[in-house]
Amino acid sequence: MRQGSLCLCYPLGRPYGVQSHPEKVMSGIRVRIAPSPTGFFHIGNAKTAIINWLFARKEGGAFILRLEDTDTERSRAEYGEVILEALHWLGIDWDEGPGIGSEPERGAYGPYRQSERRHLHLAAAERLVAEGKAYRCFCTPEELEVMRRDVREGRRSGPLRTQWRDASPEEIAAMGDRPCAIRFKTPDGETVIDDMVQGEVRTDNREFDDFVIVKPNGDPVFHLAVVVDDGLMRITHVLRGDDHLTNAFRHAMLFDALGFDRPRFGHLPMVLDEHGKKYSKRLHGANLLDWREDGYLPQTMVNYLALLGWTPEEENRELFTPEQLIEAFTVRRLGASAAKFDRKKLDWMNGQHIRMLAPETLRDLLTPILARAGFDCSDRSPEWLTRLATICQEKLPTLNAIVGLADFFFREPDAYEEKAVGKHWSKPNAVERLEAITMLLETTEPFTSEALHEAFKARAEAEGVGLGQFVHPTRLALTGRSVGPGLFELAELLGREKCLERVQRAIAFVKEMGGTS
RNA sequence: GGCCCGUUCAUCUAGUGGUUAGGAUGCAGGAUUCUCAGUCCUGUCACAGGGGUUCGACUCCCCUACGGGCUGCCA
Repeated sequence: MRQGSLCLCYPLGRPYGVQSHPEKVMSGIRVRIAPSPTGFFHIGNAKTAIINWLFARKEGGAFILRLEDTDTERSRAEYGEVILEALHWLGIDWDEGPGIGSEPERGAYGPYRQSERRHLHLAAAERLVAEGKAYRCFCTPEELEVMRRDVREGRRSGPLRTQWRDASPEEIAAMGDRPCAIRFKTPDGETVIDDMVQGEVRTDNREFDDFVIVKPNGDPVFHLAVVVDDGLMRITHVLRGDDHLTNAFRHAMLFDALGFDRPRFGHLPMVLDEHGKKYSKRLHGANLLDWREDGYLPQTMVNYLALLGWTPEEENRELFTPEQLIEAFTVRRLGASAAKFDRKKLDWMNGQHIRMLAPETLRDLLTPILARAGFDCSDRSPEWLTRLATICQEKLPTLNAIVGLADFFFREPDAYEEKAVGKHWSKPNAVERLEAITMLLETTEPFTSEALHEAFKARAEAEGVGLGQFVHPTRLALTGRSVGPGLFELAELLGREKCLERVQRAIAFVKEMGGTS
């Protein structure tokens, strides 16, 4: 019998295998995420992963990754890699999990791919049958359909209990090896769950059918597989989406029947899209990595998603690095109501996180984005690029916004913003002013933002006008726009020669404009 | 249909019987004698509805409405 191997093979308490974070894993708390590799890592999976990870790291527990790849229809090997990539990007590390590519599997409770645990699931089912807690059911799909219709149409009430529930061994034997499902024999009574998020929830077991745990084709069903896996992996806390709340009753019954200690459950509200609907897989942003694509920082996503359903003990604070989140995390502050994803707030938060970056880090993130937009940075010095990052840092809601903010460093302005032209270049003295600006740009030594600032200020004072009278026309000439990084910083970075060229072009433009109007 | 969960400003939320219902994002206005998509300041905006319980309900109970989930030989 494999019974012994089922629930008694691991010593209670600490695992004996190699941990990747032995120093962090010491509380006995073991949590997991169990995503299905079905294409991409959903934003909701990300939230669940983050909460579990924060909990494990805060409590000194183990964070486990298990791939639920049993749906052979939809699962593909390479999709597993996608999940890992998403987790890596977020900066979420795990202590036990499947090996991907050449990487070996790690952890003492493997395998960590559900498809490789089939024998464990089936053994558990057999044990339940042997103990009279589950039964073979030879009903045909047609028979089941009739029973369901009868319930629906009121000819029959109560949960599904098939005729095979109490069949004698002889009757079963008489069926030979005809295909049959294994159904769980739902016990009488009531199941109560003390949910970490939802509080106490209870249901009469009569609400539950004798659900299938092994399909006639021999495949274990999800409910059985999760319970067996969570049980054998000694998972202590199951934090997952609240779409599983009702399933938790089934799982609790199964944990009990198999003789496992039940984990604490915590059902987290789901992430809704901006319209309050379930976040459809087809929607842009449903894939966590869409956000990387759009120029969001992983630490922003961790911060934002963590706060979508959790609030810190310390009120009125919402900017956190991942490390700070770990430090601040407490289960009792998990909320129970669903939250809409707010892109605007995410933008703000991303801007805040971008500001926290070291200039060199920001530079390294920005350079490939500029390159992808067709702005070759290979001939710019690292110092120059760092400076670029610095002067743009506080203006960027997303990394990608650099393209629209700094394009003029890489190409001549091909048009001037119309409104700004009207405002700054249409006065009679426009050309005169641009010529004065030319002079300033030619003579200022050294050509630095500080010196330029001084020179411009002195000139404006001498003429008795505001600095803006000089700054705005210059900005328009140099960048083609009315908004952007600080003018003197930008001018320094652009270099004297380029600045002069562009002001000359502006003068020509203004003269032309005057001539034709 | 049955069962389960949820419902405080537009959005994320704080609030566990007595609060001017607080913060953040957004939005609006002002400021910033260099722009704003940045920064600072000010303002705007909420307890889903109805019954109870109570001296007193956002807070407790019931009902209704709305949203979500489960009800599969999907996970």
